[in-house]
Amino acid sequence: MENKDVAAIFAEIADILEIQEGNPFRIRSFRRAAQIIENLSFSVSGAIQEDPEKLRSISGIGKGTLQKIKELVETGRCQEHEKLKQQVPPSLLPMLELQNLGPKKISLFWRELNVSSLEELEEAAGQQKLRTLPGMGEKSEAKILKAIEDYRRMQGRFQLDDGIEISESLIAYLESKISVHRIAAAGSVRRRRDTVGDIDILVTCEDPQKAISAFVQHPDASQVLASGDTKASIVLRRGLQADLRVLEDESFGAALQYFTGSKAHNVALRERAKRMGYKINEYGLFQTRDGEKVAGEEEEDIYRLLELPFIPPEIREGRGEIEQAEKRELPLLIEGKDIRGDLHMHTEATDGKDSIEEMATAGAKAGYDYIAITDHSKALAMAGGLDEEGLLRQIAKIDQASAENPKIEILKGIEVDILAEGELDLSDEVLSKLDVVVASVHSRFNLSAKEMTSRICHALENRYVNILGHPTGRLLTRREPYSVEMEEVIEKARENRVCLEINAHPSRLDLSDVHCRMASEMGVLLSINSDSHNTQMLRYMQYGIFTARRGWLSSNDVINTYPLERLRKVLKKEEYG
DNA sequence: GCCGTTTTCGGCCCGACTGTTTTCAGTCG
Repeated sequence: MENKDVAAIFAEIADILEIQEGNPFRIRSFRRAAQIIENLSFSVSGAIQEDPEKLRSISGIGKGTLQKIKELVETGRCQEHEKLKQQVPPSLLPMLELQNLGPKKISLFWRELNVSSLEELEEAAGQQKLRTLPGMGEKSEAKILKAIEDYRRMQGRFQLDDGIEISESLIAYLESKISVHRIAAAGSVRRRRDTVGDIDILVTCEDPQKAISAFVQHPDASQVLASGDTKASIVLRRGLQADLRVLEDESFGAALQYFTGSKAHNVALRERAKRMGYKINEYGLFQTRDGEKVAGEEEEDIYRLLELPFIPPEIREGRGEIEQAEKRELPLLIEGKDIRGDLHMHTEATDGKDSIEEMATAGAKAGYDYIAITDHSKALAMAGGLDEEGLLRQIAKIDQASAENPKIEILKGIEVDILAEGELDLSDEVLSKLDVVVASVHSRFNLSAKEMTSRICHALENRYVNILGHPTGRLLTRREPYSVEMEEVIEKARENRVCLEINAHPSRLDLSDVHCRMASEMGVLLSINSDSHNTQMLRYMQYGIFTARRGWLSSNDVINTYPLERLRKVLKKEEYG
C-alpha cells in the first residue's frame, strides 16, 4: 500500500466525520495525518515493518494514527474506516467538493430531505425544496445549482506554467488600471507547486475600491464570486478562480507570508509564534501581551523576529522546514544559474522539430556547457523511433555537429524504451557507443505496482542506463502516474548508479517534489531535463528547478550542475554522489 | 486524535464574505 492510498483513507475518514459533525479537532487530526503521510519522504509500509518509531516520532502522528496505519499496511483495510462507510452513504462525499457547500448543509439536506447524492441534490434544488430549510433561501438554492454546474465543467487544477502566466497577466492588467504601490502573486503559484487551484493576487494602492472594481470588471471574468471592501473573487473564462486582496502598505509583507501558505506551514509558524509570545495574522506580527505590532511591512521581518532564517516559498509545505530552519539546517536550494547543461532533448530525427545544430545553438544561448541529444528508440513507432542503424547514423551526425560547434559539447544519447518485461528496445552493443542513455516507459501503463516495479528495476540493471526518464509517467491534470513502488525503484537506482529524471516539462514535473526528497535522502542523484522537442522548449528547465527546490535539492544532488568532466565520470559510473 | 519549559486535561489559527438573520452560522482560504 502506497503512501497516497493510506493518506486517501485518512482524508475520507475526516470527510465522513465532518458530515457526521464529529469533533472538529479530531477531524483536523485525521486531515493532518493524511497530509503528513502524503508528504513523507519514505514509505509508511516500509517504516511499519522496520521502524514504527520513525513514524511515531513525527508530530501529528500519535498512537491512534500509528495503529491505523499498521492495520492498513498489514490488512489493506481499517476497521474504523469500514465502520464509518456503513454509516454515511459514500455518494454524499463528492458534495464536499461543491463551492460554498460544506458538511453542515450536506448533513442537513441528508437528514431533512434524504438527499444522498449530487443528482438528488440537483433535483431537490430544482424542485425548490432546499429553500424550505432553516438558514436556506432562494439565493442559496441558486448558488447550489450553479456550484453543481461548475463542478461538472471545471477540471479542478491547472498546470503551473498556466498559473504563472495568468497571474502575471492579472498583475499587468491591474498595473494598467490603477495606481499600484506593491503587487505580487501569492499562494501555490508563489510556492511553485506543480499544479495550482487558484490565483491569489495581493496589492497595495491609492484607492482600494478602485482596485476591487477594476478586478471584478476584468474582461476575462466570467463570474464574480465575491466583492467586498478588501477582497474580491472572480472566475476566469478558462475556469480558474482568481482572488484579490487589497491591503495597507504596512501589512504587505504579513499578507504575502499569510497568503503564500501553505496552510500547514502557516499553522506551524503560528504555533511557533504563539510559543514565543506573538500572534500572526495577515496584518502583521503582534506581541501577545500588549498587542503591539512589531512586523508587517516586509515578509523577511516576520521570519527574523521568529528567530528563523528566510524560508524559500517553495518549501513552505509543513514538511519539517520550520524545525530544520530553526536548527539552521535547511539545504542551500538549487538555482537556475547552477545548471550547466540539458541531458534530454529530441530532434527532427524522431518527433522533435529542430536539427541537432539548432538545438546546440539554443543550448549555447542558454549558457550551457553541454547538451545531450536523446531521440526516441524504435518501439515508439508513432514518434519515428530509431533502430540500431538509425542510431548509428544519428551518432555520426552528432559527432559532425559537435566538431562544427566548439562552443558547446554535444553528448550522444538516446531515450530508449523500456519494453514490457523491462528489457531495453536497443542492443547493448549500440548503447555502449553512447555518452548518455535515458530509459523510459512509454507503453503498458496499466500493470500492477508489483509488475511495473519489477519491469523498471530490471531495466535499471542494464549497465548502460544512466537516467530513468519521467519515472512515474504522470501527465498533470490528465493522466495519473502509473502504480510503482518508488522506494524500491530508488533503491535499485542507487545500487546501479542510475540517476532519476526530473522531467521539466510543465505537464510532467516527474519525479514529483516528494519523491525528489525521498531520492536525495536515499543518496540517489537526479538530472533535471527539459525533454525539449524544439528550441523553444529549453526554457522549461525553470519548472524542473522549481520542482527540485520543492524537493529540497541542492546543486550537488543534480548531475547537470556538474562540470563536464565530473558529469562524464558519473555517466561512466566511476563516480556517484 | 494530538500534544505538553504554564498543562496527562483541556486546549487545539484566524479573519473576510455571504445570505440569512436581526446578531449569526456556514464556508473559505
